[in-house]
Amino acid sequence: MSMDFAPPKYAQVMRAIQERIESGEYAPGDMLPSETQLVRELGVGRTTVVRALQTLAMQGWIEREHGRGSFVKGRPESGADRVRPSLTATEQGESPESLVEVARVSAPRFVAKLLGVAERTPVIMRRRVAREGDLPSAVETVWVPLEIAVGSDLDKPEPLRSGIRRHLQAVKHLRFDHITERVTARKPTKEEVELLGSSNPVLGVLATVHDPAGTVLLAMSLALPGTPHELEDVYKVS
Amino acid sequence: MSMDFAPPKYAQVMRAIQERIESGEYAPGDMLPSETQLVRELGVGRTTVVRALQTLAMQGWIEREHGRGSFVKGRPESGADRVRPSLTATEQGESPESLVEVARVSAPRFVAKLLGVAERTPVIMRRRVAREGDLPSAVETVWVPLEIAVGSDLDKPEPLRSGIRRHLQAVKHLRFDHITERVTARKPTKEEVELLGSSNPVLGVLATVHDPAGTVLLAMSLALPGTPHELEDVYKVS
DNA sequence: AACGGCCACTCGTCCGCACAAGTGGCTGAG
DNA sequence: CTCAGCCACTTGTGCGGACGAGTGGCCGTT
Repeated sequence: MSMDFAPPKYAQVMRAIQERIESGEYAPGDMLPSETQLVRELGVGRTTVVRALQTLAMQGWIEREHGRGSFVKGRPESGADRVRPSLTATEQGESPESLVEVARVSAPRFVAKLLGVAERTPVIMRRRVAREGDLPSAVETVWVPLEIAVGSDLDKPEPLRSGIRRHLQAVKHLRFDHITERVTARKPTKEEVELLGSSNPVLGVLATVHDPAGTVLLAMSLALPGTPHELEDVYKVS
Repeated sequence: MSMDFAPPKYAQVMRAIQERIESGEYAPGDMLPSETQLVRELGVGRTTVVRALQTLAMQGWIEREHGRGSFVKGRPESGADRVRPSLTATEQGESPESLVEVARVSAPRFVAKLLGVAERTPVIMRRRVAREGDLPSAVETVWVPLEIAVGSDLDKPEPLRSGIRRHLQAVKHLRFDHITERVTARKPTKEEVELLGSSNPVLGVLATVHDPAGTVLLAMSLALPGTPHELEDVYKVS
């Protein structure tokens, strides 16, 4: 009796309709079969069909009009296809070539502010250079409070192959919940000029990573060369 | 028989629970009354209670665990509190002081590319300076294809009091659907230096506005001084 | 031709019921 | 004391039926 796990029926109904939309069988603007037709065609109860259609409507696949029918809108746009440089920075693995510096330093003012600690509190700093092909594509500097770093390998000068996020998750069971980031345009610092090989303006990203309780786990400063780096975003207008 | 319109029951149930969460009666982490309890308490069917709870879960107010109960998470975060400079640019009204220039020009290469027309096609250009207090906070340049501008006031040198978006909606029934934008860091152009009164690096925003069919209605280039301007964003990490 | 009412069809909401499946505590056998 | 099994409770899913309300076409009256 190795009963395979079957997904719930309403999910099957959703998938069936999604596939017909993706395949073009139901084109945008088309009217879907009525609920009663779908009931007959798919051999399920109306409750099930309605729940599937309502969920699809909430996700933006279709539009439902009282008294007229349900109409295809198309695959919903994720709306969240924005590039998240600060997130990738914590997820990318480090390599001996990319890792520039690991040190215990006293927190500069803006870092202390981000971390919510007193100025000049000792913190761990890690700096690396991300590359795309041969060109340096970002200088990423991470500051970690000692309480967070203790017991992990963050304070060791060896590269973290699995990336900061996975490492903190594995070793200290810390979960990233959300990230706040601020983007500005600025001149690169001296170090960044050296590492990037250019003194053109950079996108400066300041970010803090929070756990589910809102505690700041670490702060980050990224320098992205204005070109070729571009942050792209697509969003709906009401 | 002036039957007032009553919202559907499941919405009333949702509101009741939301209010109890907002008021603190149900604190984050608390277990909600079970479905059967809510059925008795509110005098509705379980279908109704379940639909309300499922919707609340989808919106992030609560979390449901099979076999254990439903638990309060709190008011969901909008997650979309990102500043959208290109959107506000099309919605802000123009004034005689802010409007710098209106002209018919031949499209520069990058504009032609954004609009999807041949280089040097004639287009309408409008440029204005946004201010916050006394300080200029952005230089906004909009390019509009002639087909779009014809019949509207976009090609006239008078300020559009109601903003570009409302004007196009009212006069030509054009609907904005979505905007794509790319952010880079760059040096300001000569004109921008004059208008901004500073030659520090700027955030350069290139954006295109699309109608529901995907057609490009207009293109935009914004120059935001690196300081005090900052684009802020908060986002969930899976 | 114009209008109004009727009617078939659509989705919106709600109910009661049923059974499956996950959780956790109690209890009795060992 | 320990542990397996039972049981009460939870949510998950599904069905069929019922009524309300919006839409649009048909058709007869005017």
